[in-house]
Amino acid sequence: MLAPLHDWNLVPSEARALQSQLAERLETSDRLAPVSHIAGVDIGFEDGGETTRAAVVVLKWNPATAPDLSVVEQVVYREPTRMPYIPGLLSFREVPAALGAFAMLSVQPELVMVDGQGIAHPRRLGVAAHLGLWLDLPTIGIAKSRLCGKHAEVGEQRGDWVPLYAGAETIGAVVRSRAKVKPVYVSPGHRVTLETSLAWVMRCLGRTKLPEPTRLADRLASRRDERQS
DNA sequence: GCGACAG
DNA sequence: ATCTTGTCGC
Repeated sequence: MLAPLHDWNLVPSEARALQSQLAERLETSDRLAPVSHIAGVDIGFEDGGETTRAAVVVLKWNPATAPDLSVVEQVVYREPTRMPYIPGLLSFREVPAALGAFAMLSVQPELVMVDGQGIAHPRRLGVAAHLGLWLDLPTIGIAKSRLCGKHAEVGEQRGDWVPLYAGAETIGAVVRSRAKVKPVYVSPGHRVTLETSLAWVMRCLGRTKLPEPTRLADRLASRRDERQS
Protein backbone atom coordinates (compact mmCIF):
# COMPACT_ATOMS: atom_id res chain seq x y z
CA MET A 1 0.00 0.00 0.00
CA LEU A 2 1.03 3.57 -0.52
CA ALA A 3 1.55 6.16 2.20
CA PRO A 4 -1.55 6.75 4.33
CA LEU A 5 -3.51 9.77 3.16
CA HIS A 6 -5.07 10.64 6.49
CA ASP A 7 -6.53 9.47 9.78
CA TRP A 8 -9.82 7.59 9.85
CA ASN A 9 -10.79 8.50 13.38
CA LEU A 10 -12.66 11.72 12.78
CA VAL A 11 -15.83 13.25 14.06
CA PRO A 12 -18.43 14.10 11.37
CA SER A 13 -17.50 17.78 11.06
CA GLU A 14 -13.83 16.91 10.55
CA ALA A 15 -14.68 14.17 8.08
CA ARG A 16 -16.75 16.54 5.95
CA ALA A 17 -13.98 19.13 5.87
CA LEU A 18 -11.51 16.44 4.85
CA GLN A 19 -13.79 15.28 2.03
CA SER A 20 -13.75 18.74 0.45
CA GLN A 21 -9.96 18.79 0.68
CA LEU A 22 -9.53 15.32 -0.83
CA ALA A 23 -11.98 16.02 -3.63
CA GLU A 24 -9.57 18.64 -4.97
CA ARG A 25 -6.99 15.90 -5.45
CA LEU A 26 -9.16 13.75 -7.69
CA GLU A 27 -7.98 13.42 -11.28
CA THR A 28 -10.90 14.13 -13.59
CA SER A 29 -9.28 12.98 -16.83
CA ASP A 30 -8.43 9.47 -17.98
CA ARG A 31 -5.24 7.96 -16.66
CA LEU A 32 -5.66 4.23 -17.04
CA ALA A 33 -3.13 1.52 -17.77
CA PRO A 34 -4.21 -1.00 -20.42
CA VAL A 35 -7.01 -2.93 -18.72
CA SER A 36 -6.45 -6.64 -18.26
CA HIS A 37 -8.17 -7.05 -14.90
CA ILE A 38 -11.19 -5.31 -13.37
CA ALA A 39 -12.08 -5.47 -9.68
CA GLY A 40 -15.51 -5.19 -8.11
CA VAL A 41 -15.86 -4.05 -4.48
CA ASP A 42 -18.69 -4.16 -2.00
CA ILE A 43 -19.18 -4.16 1.76
CA GLY A 44 -21.61 -6.15 3.83
CA PHE A 45 -22.26 -6.50 7.57
CA GLU A 46 -22.60 -9.38 10.00
CA ASP A 47 -23.51 -9.88 13.65
CA GLY A 48 -26.21 -7.29 13.51
CA GLY A 49 -23.74 -4.77 12.12
CA GLU A 50 -20.85 -5.34 14.54
CA THR A 51 -18.63 -6.83 11.87
CA THR A 52 -17.82 -5.19 8.55
CA ARG A 53 -17.17 -7.56 5.68
CA ALA A 54 -15.36 -6.32 2.56
CA ALA A 55 -15.40 -8.34 -0.63
CA VAL A 56 -13.28 -7.86 -3.73
CA VAL A 57 -13.63 -9.90 -6.89
CA VAL A 58 -11.06 -9.66 -9.69
CA LEU A 59 -12.23 -10.48 -13.20
CA LYS A 60 -10.13 -11.00 -16.30
CA TRP A 61 -11.11 -8.55 -19.00
CA ASN A 62 -11.69 -10.37 -22.27
CA PRO A 63 -13.36 -8.26 -24.97
CA ALA A 64 -14.06 -11.40 -26.96
CA THR A 65 -16.30 -12.93 -24.31
CA ALA A 66 -17.53 -9.82 -22.46
CA PRO A 67 -19.73 -9.43 -20.55
CA ASP A 68 -18.84 -12.99 -19.60
CA LEU A 69 -15.70 -12.45 -17.56
CA SER A 70 -13.84 -15.12 -15.63
CA VAL A 71 -13.14 -14.71 -11.93
CA VAL A 72 -9.40 -14.70 -11.33
CA GLU A 73 -9.46 -14.09 -7.59
CA GLN A 74 -11.85 -13.20 -4.80
CA VAL A 75 -11.18 -12.26 -1.19
CA VAL A 76 -13.18 -11.43 1.93
CA TYR A 77 -11.77 -9.30 4.73
CA ARG A 78 -13.47 -8.72 8.08
CA GLU A 79 -12.90 -6.16 10.81
CA PRO A 80 -14.95 -4.60 13.63
CA THR A 81 -17.35 -1.95 12.35
CA ARG A 82 -15.91 1.53 12.91
CA MET A 83 -18.84 3.88 12.79
CA PRO A 84 -22.54 3.98 11.98
CA TYR A 85 -23.94 4.84 8.59
CA ILE A 86 -24.25 8.59 8.19
CA PRO A 87 -25.49 9.89 4.82
CA GLY A 88 -22.56 11.54 3.06
CA LEU A 89 -19.93 9.84 5.23
CA LEU A 90 -20.26 6.31 3.91
CA SER A 91 -16.61 6.07 2.89
CA PHE A 92 -15.39 6.49 6.46
CA ARG A 93 -17.39 3.41 7.36
CA GLU A 94 -16.46 1.27 4.35
CA VAL A 95 -13.12 2.26 2.81
CA PRO A 96 -10.88 1.00 5.64
CA ALA A 97 -12.29 -2.50 5.25
CA ALA A 98 -12.03 -2.30 1.47
CA LEU A 99 -8.34 -1.44 1.81
CA GLY A 100 -7.88 -4.49 4.00
CA ALA A 101 -9.39 -6.66 1.29
CA PHE A 102 -7.23 -5.12 -1.45
CA ALA A 103 -4.13 -5.83 0.63
CA MET A 104 -5.00 -9.53 0.38
CA LEU A 105 -4.99 -9.59 -3.42
CA SER A 106 -2.23 -11.23 -5.39
CA VAL A 107 -3.53 -9.93 -8.70
CA GLN A 108 -3.76 -6.16 -9.02
CA PRO A 109 -6.52 -4.69 -11.24
CA GLU A 110 -6.09 -1.65 -13.48
CA LEU A 111 -9.71 -0.56 -12.95
CA VAL A 112 -12.03 -0.77 -9.95
CA MET A 113 -15.83 -0.67 -9.82
CA VAL A 114 -17.36 0.22 -6.46
CA ASP A 115 -20.87 -0.18 -5.10
CA GLY A 116 -21.73 3.44 -4.27
CA GLN A 117 -21.20 6.95 -5.61
CA GLY A 118 -18.06 8.36 -7.23
CA ILE A 119 -18.20 12.17 -7.39
CA ALA A 120 -22.00 12.21 -7.29
CA HIS A 121 -21.74 13.31 -3.69
CA PRO A 122 -22.44 16.59 -1.82
CA ARG A 123 -18.70 17.32 -1.53
CA ARG A 124 -17.72 15.28 -4.60
CA LEU A 125 -16.13 12.48 -2.63
CA GLY A 126 -18.29 9.39 -2.61
CA VAL A 127 -16.91 6.04 -1.53
CA ALA A 128 -15.60 5.17 -5.01
CA ALA A 129 -13.69 8.45 -5.28
CA HIS A 130 -12.27 8.15 -1.78
CA LEU A 131 -11.12 4.57 -2.36
CA GLY A 132 -9.54 5.58 -5.67
CA LEU A 133 -7.32 8.14 -3.95
CA TRP A 134 -6.13 5.61 -1.40
CA LEU A 135 -5.43 2.93 -3.99
CA ASP A 136 -4.20 5.40 -6.59
CA LEU A 137 -6.23 3.48 -9.14
CA PRO A 138 -8.99 4.43 -11.57
CA THR A 139 -12.37 3.90 -9.87
CA ILE A 140 -15.98 4.06 -11.02
CA GLY A 141 -18.98 4.34 -8.71
CA ILE A 142 -22.13 2.35 -9.48
CA ALA A 143 -24.91 3.08 -6.97
CA LYS A 144 -28.32 1.48 -6.75
CA SER A 145 -29.98 4.70 -5.66
CA ARG A 146 -29.45 8.47 -5.67
CA LEU A 147 -27.61 10.43 -3.02
CA CYS A 148 -27.77 13.88 -4.60
CA GLY A 149 -28.23 15.61 -7.93
CA LYS A 150 -31.12 16.09 -10.33
CA HIS A 151 -31.96 14.39 -13.59
CA ALA A 152 -34.62 13.94 -16.22
CA GLU A 153 -36.52 10.69 -16.61
CA VAL A 154 -34.35 8.06 -18.21
CA GLY A 155 -35.54 6.06 -21.24
CA GLU A 156 -36.81 2.54 -20.75
CA GLN A 157 -34.47 0.77 -23.13
CA ARG A 158 -31.44 -1.02 -21.78
CA GLY A 159 -28.50 1.34 -22.32
CA ASP A 160 -30.52 4.56 -22.18
CA TRP A 161 -29.10 7.19 -19.87
CA VAL A 162 -29.41 10.85 -18.86
CA PRO A 163 -26.93 13.16 -17.12
CA LEU A 164 -27.06 13.67 -13.37
CA TYR A 165 -26.61 17.34 -12.48
CA ALA A 166 -25.61 19.36 -9.44
CA GLY A 167 -26.57 22.79 -10.64
CA ALA A 168 -24.72 23.30 -13.93
CA GLU A 169 -22.16 20.64 -13.13
CA THR A 170 -22.51 17.11 -14.52
CA ILE A 171 -21.62 14.72 -11.73
CA GLY A 172 -22.71 11.42 -13.21
CA ALA A 173 -25.33 9.56 -15.23
CA VAL A 174 -28.52 7.69 -14.54
CA VAL A 175 -28.38 4.48 -16.53
CA ARG A 176 -31.10 2.03 -17.48
CA SER A 177 -28.88 -1.02 -17.18
CA ARG A 178 -31.81 -3.34 -17.59
CA ALA A 179 -35.29 -2.86 -19.01
CA LYS A 180 -38.13 -2.53 -16.51
CA VAL A 181 -35.76 -2.15 -13.58
CA LYS A 182 -34.83 0.90 -11.57
CA PRO A 183 -31.79 2.63 -13.09
CA VAL A 184 -28.30 2.70 -11.59
CA TYR A 185 -26.28 5.84 -10.84
CA VAL A 186 -22.88 5.87 -12.47
CA SER A 187 -20.25 8.46 -11.60
CA PRO A 188 -16.49 8.66 -12.05
CA GLY A 189 -14.32 8.27 -8.99
CA HIS A 190 -10.62 8.85 -9.61
CA ARG A 191 -8.60 8.95 -12.85
CA VAL A 192 -11.56 8.38 -15.21
CA THR A 193 -14.02 10.61 -17.06
CA LEU A 194 -17.78 10.06 -17.05
CA GLU A 195 -17.60 8.98 -20.69
CA THR A 196 -15.01 6.32 -19.94
CA SER A 197 -16.94 5.24 -16.86
CA LEU A 198 -20.09 4.73 -18.91
CA ALA A 199 -18.21 2.81 -21.59
CA TRP A 200 -16.77 0.34 -19.08
CA VAL A 201 -20.04 -0.10 -17.24
CA MET A 202 -21.86 -0.83 -20.50
CA ARG A 203 -19.18 -3.29 -21.56
CA CYS A 204 -19.49 -5.21 -18.30
CA LEU A 205 -23.27 -5.34 -18.38
CA GLY A 206 -24.91 -8.74 -18.77
CA ARG A 207 -28.66 -9.18 -18.50
CA THR A 208 -28.58 -8.02 -14.91
CA LYS A 209 -29.01 -4.61 -13.37
CA LEU A 210 -25.45 -4.40 -12.07
CA PRO A 211 -22.27 -4.77 -14.13
CA GLU A 212 -20.48 -8.08 -13.49
CA PRO A 213 -17.70 -6.80 -11.18
CA THR A 214 -20.12 -5.12 -8.79
CA ARG A 215 -22.72 -7.87 -9.07
CA LEU A 216 -20.26 -10.56 -8.06
CA ALA A 217 -18.75 -8.47 -5.27
CA ASP A 218 -22.26 -7.74 -4.03
CA ARG A 219 -22.99 -11.44 -3.84
CA LEU A 220 -19.75 -12.18 -2.04
CA ALA A 221 -20.19 -9.36 0.46
CA SER A 222 -23.73 -10.35 1.27
CA ARG A 223 -24.21 -13.46 3.35
CA ARG A 224 -26.09 -15.07 0.47
CA ASP A 225 -22.65 -16.32 -0.44
CA GLU A 226 -21.27 -17.84 2.73
CA ARG A 227 -18.60 -19.34 0.52
CA GLN A 228 -15.01 -18.18 0.53
CA SER A 229 -12.08 -19.19 -1.64
C1' DG B 1 -37.15 25.74 9.80
C1' DC B 2 -38.36 21.58 6.65
C1' DG B 3 -37.03 17.70 3.82
C1' DA B 4 -33.43 14.48 1.70
C1' DC B 5 -30.37 11.14 2.68
C1' DA B 6 -25.10 5.95 -1.24
C1' DG B 7 -24.87 1.54 2.05
C1' DA C 1 -26.85 -2.39 5.01
C1' DT C 2 -29.91 -6.00 7.60
C1' DC C 3 -34.24 -8.34 9.49
C1' DT C 4 -37.45 -12.00 6.50
C1' DT C 5 -41.85 -15.92 3.07
C1' DG C 6 -44.03 -16.36 -0.26
C1' DT C 7 -44.87 -15.26 -4.77
C1' DC C 8 -45.11 -13.36 -9.63
C1' DG C 9 -42.68 -13.94 -13.99
C1' DC C 10 -39.19 -15.20 -17.69
